[in-house]
Amino acid sequence: MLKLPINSIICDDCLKALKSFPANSVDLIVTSPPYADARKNEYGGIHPDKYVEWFLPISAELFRVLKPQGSFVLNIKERVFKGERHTYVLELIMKMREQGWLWTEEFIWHKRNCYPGKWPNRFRDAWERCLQFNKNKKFKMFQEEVMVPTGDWAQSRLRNLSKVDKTRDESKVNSGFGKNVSNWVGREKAYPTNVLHMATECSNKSHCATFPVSLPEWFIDLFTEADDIILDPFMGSGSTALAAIQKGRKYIGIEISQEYCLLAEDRMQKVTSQKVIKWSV
Amino acid sequence: MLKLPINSIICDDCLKALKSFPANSVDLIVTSPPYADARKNEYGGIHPDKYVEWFLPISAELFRVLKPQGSFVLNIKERVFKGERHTYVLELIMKMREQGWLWTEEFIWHKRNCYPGKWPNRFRDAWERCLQFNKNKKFKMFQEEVMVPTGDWAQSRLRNLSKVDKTRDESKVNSGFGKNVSNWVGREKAYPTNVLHMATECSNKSHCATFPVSLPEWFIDLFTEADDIILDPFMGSGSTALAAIQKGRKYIGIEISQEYCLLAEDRMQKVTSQKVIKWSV
DNA sequence: GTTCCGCATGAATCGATAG
DNA sequence: ACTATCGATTCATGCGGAA
Repeated sequence: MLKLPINSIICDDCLKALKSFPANSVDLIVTSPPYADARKNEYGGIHPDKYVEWFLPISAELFRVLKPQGSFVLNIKERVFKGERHTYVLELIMKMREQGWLWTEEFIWHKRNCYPGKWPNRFRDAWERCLQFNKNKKFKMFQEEVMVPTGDWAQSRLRNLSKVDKTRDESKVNSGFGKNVSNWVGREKAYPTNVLHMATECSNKSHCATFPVSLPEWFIDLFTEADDIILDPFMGSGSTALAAIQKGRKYIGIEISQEYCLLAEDRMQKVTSQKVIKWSV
Repeated sequence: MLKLPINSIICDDCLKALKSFPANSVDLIVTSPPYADARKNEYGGIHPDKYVEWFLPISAELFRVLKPQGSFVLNIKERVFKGERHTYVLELIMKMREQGWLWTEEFIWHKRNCYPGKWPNRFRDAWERCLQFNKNKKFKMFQEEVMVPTGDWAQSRLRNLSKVDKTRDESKVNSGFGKNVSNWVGREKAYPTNVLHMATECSNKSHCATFPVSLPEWFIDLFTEADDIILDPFMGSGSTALAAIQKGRKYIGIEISQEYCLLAEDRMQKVTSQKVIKWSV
């Protein structure tokens, strides 16, 4: 009775949708849930103090749905609340561990183009957490798939940049992502670190994904093989699904907002011929 | 009776030493305490499960000693324990808030040249937390002191560089965070973000300081004025003290290891003429 | 085909004002 | 007192049009 909606967008509440999925069935979960009190227009806007209790039932279902060797990558960042960083993300990690999740690693997504602004007591926030959770200590990982070029190319780049402010331009050198990867073919390669340098994609396009496609792409390369199934329970405009298809994987996207579902459908129809949207579980 | 040992290294247990300090007396605390189970030779090696209860009495004394408008910068990173990131840093943040600390911000120190190595299920760890705590929402902060050149400026400058400029700058690579460049910049400066790109220092073979001088320097510039007092309760080889003196501030260093005390004394004697070491409180 | 310039656009935060 | 809304502040990026 429980059947997995492969290569589909489900326009419905994610907790309800997840309960219709069979256990141990997806290989990777990559998602960026609505941050507390952010995107109030599209989503309800969860108060920071209520965030943990709102998310825990969902993470319990995700635990059930994930394959034993799969990974769950949670992109999240705590808001400033009354002058302090709120602790809901810290609490969430500890509560998820009580659900059985292993907190394997915390990757840093360094946002090279972060939101501008000036305040008397803080600087611009240029990073977000990408928390890696697992069900077992042994999980699927393909480190060679995300190796970054090094050697003479990087060194010559470093030399050229040395007269510029190092502190600002290291990121460009160290970045293993972006569009000139094709230039690196045939070069020597090294393993990356747990710091990812990526710019947000926000330009004059119709859709504005704050989640750049290169982010899910990187984790898809790292944690899955061809034809594996990738789930995004808060799909938004569909960046994870798009990354999955482009990488030769299968996707399942869940999104409660009809507007975002149509947007995601539009993006997906450009790369696939089959019908992708389902209006409910 | 309680008197502050200005410009001194106290070779003693830090909890004991701190109790001899008057309240509300230091302007900035920057420290990198021994990591759980790390540096076993120098320190006892605190078990991850015991870390929070070990640190809380110390953070309580630090709270007492810090001026109301001062800041506390805690450089820390959780180690991997049984395949997971341990949660003692998360717990520590929440327990310190119960002591009255405000968790104002979490800076990321991106270690450009992180420790090499390869593991089957994780990448090299290239970042650490620099947690900023305060006693009040209003605290001293001098944002202009750490401004960096704008990206546009750096890019146009990169294009217009002559060969003379290129060769001239290579000798300056080791200078502090954005400092050398600031001389060259016109006025095109921007405020930095909460991500700091700094290389670790490994100049001396006998001691490999994980804590580069540029890191405390940056926070000293940001949070203090001339003649302010900077405390490092886990001084190690004295990078914070050195940064303080070089920036025209006063320092107090506490370190329990005699070997490190002598090492720090040696570094400090090169920049000051007065006797710096005290063998107990 | 390049390079260059102008411009819109963000997972933001604070402080003041209003209910 | 406590919450809701609004204006001011700020900068990296990529697109389109121009030279």
